[in-house]
Amino acid sequence: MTADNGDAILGDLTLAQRAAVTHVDGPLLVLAGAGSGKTRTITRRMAYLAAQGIAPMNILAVTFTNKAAAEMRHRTLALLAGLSLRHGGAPTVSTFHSLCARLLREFSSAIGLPAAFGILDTADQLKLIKQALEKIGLSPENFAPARVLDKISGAKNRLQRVDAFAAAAAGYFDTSVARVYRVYEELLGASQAVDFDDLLLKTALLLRDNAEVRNQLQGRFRYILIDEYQDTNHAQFVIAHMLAMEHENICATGDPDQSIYAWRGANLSNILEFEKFFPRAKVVLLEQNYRSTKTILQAASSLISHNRQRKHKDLWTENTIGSKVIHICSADEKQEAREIVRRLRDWHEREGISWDKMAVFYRVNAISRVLEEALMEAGLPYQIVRGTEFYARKEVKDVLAYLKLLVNPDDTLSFQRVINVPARGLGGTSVSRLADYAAHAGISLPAACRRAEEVPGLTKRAVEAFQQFAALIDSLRLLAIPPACASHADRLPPGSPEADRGAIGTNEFDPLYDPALATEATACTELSNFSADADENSPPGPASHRDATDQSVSPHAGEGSGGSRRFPPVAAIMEEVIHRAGFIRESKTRTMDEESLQRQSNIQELINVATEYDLSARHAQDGRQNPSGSLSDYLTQVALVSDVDRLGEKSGAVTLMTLHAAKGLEFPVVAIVAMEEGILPHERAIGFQGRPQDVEEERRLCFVGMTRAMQQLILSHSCYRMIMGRSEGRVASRFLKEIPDECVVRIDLLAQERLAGSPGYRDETIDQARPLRTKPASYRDSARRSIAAAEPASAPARFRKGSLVRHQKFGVGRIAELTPVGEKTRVVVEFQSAGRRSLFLEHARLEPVDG
DNA sequence: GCAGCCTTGTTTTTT
DNA sequence: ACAAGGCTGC
Repeated sequence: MTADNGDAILGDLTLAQRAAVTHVDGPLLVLAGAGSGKTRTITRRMAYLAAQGIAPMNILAVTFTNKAAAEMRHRTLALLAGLSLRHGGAPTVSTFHSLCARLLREFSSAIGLPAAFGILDTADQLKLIKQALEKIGLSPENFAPARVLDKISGAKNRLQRVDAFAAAAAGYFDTSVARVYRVYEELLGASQAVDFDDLLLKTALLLRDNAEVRNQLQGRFRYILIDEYQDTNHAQFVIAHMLAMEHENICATGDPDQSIYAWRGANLSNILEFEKFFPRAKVVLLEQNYRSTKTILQAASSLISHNRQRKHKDLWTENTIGSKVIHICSADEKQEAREIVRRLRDWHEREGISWDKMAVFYRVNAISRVLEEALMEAGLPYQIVRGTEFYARKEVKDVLAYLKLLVNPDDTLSFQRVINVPARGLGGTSVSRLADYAAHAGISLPAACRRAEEVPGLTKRAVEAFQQFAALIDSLRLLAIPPACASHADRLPPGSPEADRGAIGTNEFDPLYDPALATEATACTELSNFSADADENSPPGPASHRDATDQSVSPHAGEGSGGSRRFPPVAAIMEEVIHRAGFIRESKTRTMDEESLQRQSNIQELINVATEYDLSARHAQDGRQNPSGSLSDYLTQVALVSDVDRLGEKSGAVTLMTLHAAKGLEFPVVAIVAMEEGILPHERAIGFQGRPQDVEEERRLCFVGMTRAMQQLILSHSCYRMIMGRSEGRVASRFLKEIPDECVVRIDLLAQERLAGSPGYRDETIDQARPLRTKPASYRDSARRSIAAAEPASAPARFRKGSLVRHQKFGVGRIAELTPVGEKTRVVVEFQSAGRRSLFLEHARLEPVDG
């Protein structure tokens, strides 16, 4: 390494960071506190390894989200380019799930998996569970599909397959789950599909049980970095260990205080006991925080110190003290949202802080609605991180189901989804007749569809409709996957008419990675014809894919570096599907209501995203990293997008997301709302079955949220909140009490309203956050005030179970329950007209009614 | 077979 | 409050 390179890589690093970066061989554990420059350390380390002469293509980095992977890849490549280290390929930077999907396609033949396997999302999984329950005659009432799925998912995370699970199952519920598990696996197999957990499980078992594959991959990935190690589950642990066991060049980075995924199988001992598994491990602690002000850091540190199951860690920073954490207490969720919005706007206007530097976090998605409404009302730009919701839209899933059916002819789930979408007169009766026939003949549902004329009991119309559908799919498939272009990833299964022409025999290697196969570009000429057709009939936006289409016959196409385009553009296929299947006709019906417009724009957006995919495949620099351009790869990518992946960085909008989604991000201004018992910490952690470690995870979640903030942090809670349509009295989160008073300025909007006598009262804290020594209007004070008319001292006596009371809004009712909650009293009132309400005696301003 | 109504559940968190 | 799925009547 030259001195220059050394400077560029190490120059501005701290000693601890430098120690992590320059540790080349042998296991390394980097315990990186929040905001301690972890990503920077990792990217520098990759550059450093390259500077030591290690080929980048022998480096594997695994992150938690695709977005993090993309960013890390980008930063690393930029570093390597700056150091003229771009030879030796690029490192593989990926999420566990994407990596596994890729490896499973590459080694599919080794484990008897069809190369074109589909990946189920959670909704699909639940459908399959329901089908399995029905098949064995268990009612979904007694066996909540979500709970069953949870069990199965947990088993898979522990690498427990059906037989092992069944053997270990004790009790009626678990033995029943075992039966469901078995049928569920059969259904998956019949659909040539895997679920999320299978990606990890099958890869882990492949690596564990197949020495040849393991050796090959150990040779390929000689240096391994795994980020967010505290959130890895057992399957991921096994994958990491199998890959690393020969060279032991494994670098795990993470922070036990930020472990927030135990509920989905993450195993904290993976990181806590790293040194047990790798006794030679070097451990580096990164404790200096570069992100947050002293105040924010102190608040967060105090909070997390309340966890008992914890290795002590001292975060410190050289940053300024900054302003106090603001704690807002408001009357209800509407006031809370308005107040947050008001403050955000204020910072924007006074300090010129751009919208995309602000974020609002919440524990559960349901909270986002009221915030959205307030932001919309105020006219502020915002983006909500709920990316999967787009792919969960009906119309989007419908179009994708067609595409899946093209790639995977046995995809029963997709077939069931679209057989009557758009409507072609094939309802439940006809489909179940088809299903009976399929079961009897031992073939898949789509396969049976081809032979509709043999199915007993079908009407002539139904037979024709099935046949037409089969013909439609076949012809679309021919366009989407021209036989001459068929690589194994998109290849048809044996038996279909096209398969024999284009197939290449069994494959030990994925041709996607094989430059020799990447030279067939010109074979796809029929595609250009096809695209020209599509253009003529195309609805708005026909230009979108023309560019990409040209690429298929351009001279660059066959250049063999893996960036070649051997496949028809996905966007073009999609447009053809939309057209030929009749989605267009459906939306052309005159009734242009809001909903159908929205659906149209969603479909357009889907096409746009596909176009981006086509372009990125075209610009691919490395065949192992980038999408190959195949439809199959596209569907894989779509199946594995996460919420945060769709987050726009320079969006110019306030970002709304869950606390879980916030991991790994940072914003100058952060607000965490709904900090109430039952929400944060969540009811599931403190309620009936909650365990102490669950509360600790909630506390870590809160800690993660707080440490995202760089300059300003707002925490808020409301005294009432609409929950599932009912207004409920709320108690401030215990976490608020775990933050030292001197870090916080409290703003009690209820007290202010009463003190100022007008709702428009404006407090000065908005620009001079100052600590309040005394609690400003404690709950008891405000309680007194609110029921002042009714003798403060003996007030509760006037409200007993059974007394009649009057409420300003709800009218007259009778008290059904009285329970003390902290300093307050919760009262449940059965109102004559407004129904049953839960209120706080101290806030509800109830008046006694005589008689 | 399908449209519209009514019931029901839904709220953790996500790859 | 809201969505999705089930049921009833055409």
